[in-house]
Amino acid sequence: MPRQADHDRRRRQIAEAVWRLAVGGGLEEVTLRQVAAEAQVSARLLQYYFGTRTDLLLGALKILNDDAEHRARERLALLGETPGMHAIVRGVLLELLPVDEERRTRHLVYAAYFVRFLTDPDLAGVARDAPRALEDLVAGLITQGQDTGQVPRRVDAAAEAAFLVAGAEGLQSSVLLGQRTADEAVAMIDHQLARVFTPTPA
Amino acid sequence: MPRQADHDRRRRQIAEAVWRLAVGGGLEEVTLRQVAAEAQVSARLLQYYFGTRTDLLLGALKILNDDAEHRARERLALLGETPGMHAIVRGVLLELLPVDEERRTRHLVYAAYFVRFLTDPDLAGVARDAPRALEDLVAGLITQGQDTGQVPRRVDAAAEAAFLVAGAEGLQSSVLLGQRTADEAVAMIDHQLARVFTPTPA
DNA sequence: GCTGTTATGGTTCGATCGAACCATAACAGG
DNA sequence: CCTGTTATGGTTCGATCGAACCATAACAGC
Repeated sequence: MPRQADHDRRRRQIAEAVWRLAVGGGLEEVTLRQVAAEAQVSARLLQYYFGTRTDLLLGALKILNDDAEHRARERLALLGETPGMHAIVRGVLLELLPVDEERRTRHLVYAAYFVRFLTDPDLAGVARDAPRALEDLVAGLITQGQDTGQVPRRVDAAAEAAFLVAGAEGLQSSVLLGQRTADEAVAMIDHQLARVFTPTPA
Repeated sequence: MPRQADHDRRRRQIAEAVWRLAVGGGLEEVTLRQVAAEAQVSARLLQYYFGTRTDLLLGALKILNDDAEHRARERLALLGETPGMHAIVRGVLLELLPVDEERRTRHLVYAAYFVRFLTDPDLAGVARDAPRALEDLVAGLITQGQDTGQVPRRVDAAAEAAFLVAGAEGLQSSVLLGQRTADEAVAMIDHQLARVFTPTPA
């Protein structure tokens, strides 16, 4: 049945198999044969759609990354018309937590790739910018919060933003490792946000 | 030259080779042959000292873990006779940051094992308790700080301790990924500690 | 000074890996 | 309807993997 193949769909189907295997046992388990079996296609198709194994690893990560951005925007849009800084910051930080199966898988896949990011420039290029961008975004929102009196002037917006993001990432690890539930992590984020977003007198 | 072999030394020599390879390319690179070459011993010796590859991975992690605890205690002892809560908490949190080559390697090795912790009970057993123990330790120190007037009564010791640990772990990731320097991360920890450890009036 | 255990090197085997190669049905465009 | 590209399955090859096996020097204890 050629010529009517949906390339994007096929690539996604294969990429998802890569994710599942990576989550289950690290990149070591992501072998061409295993991916083929998991995606229920022939090994030949992996070569056709992605090329070499290195390309497959890179391609599957790219799709994961594009997904992350796309879904995050969707969810943030769901916050309503004029969400308020507090709610937006909360939404951004929740993207970093494994609060549902989608985000759990995503962060676990990133974890499986982690050490590779340090040595493989191609992989690093895909996932490099996100964390810094998040910090800047949060910092901007906190600054806006200061201008509208929701955040005290005395807080250092950049420092607080960076530590909130770092805290969310640390909580992510602890949830993935089963040391606390996602709900507990969310509650801890809210606790910190309540500290930062304090209606200031004057 | 038998009978005068120092088993602990040999095992450490091999474990360090495992760490280097894991840091360089993940557990995928930790093959018996590569470890043998890196440690400059024959593959046969790996079997002799560790057994199967699974055992090797587990054994190398155990040694890493024991090292972590031992070295942390050493460094905390170096703080002096009566360090004060603030200094101890700072020391504990700095153990989580890649501030030197030793700790950088350690945390990268943990990162390489990460996804395995979720599915392999043996591996999980080795590294499971540490984070919770750290949180409790920090929480206790903050509570003591409250009793001695170094920390305001209004802070939630447990919540703040957990978030400090989470923040340190998030900063760890960002330093490993080269998004900021270890010094910057330390400065951010100090910024947060200054907020918590505020001499309280009355 | 034998003897048995300890520490080590080397080799081999079946399995699996990534990648290249071979084949061919199904459709598109002329 | 014919033809060439597209999408796919299957097979094969050399390399490498983990693990078992074979060998043996060096020392310890008697």
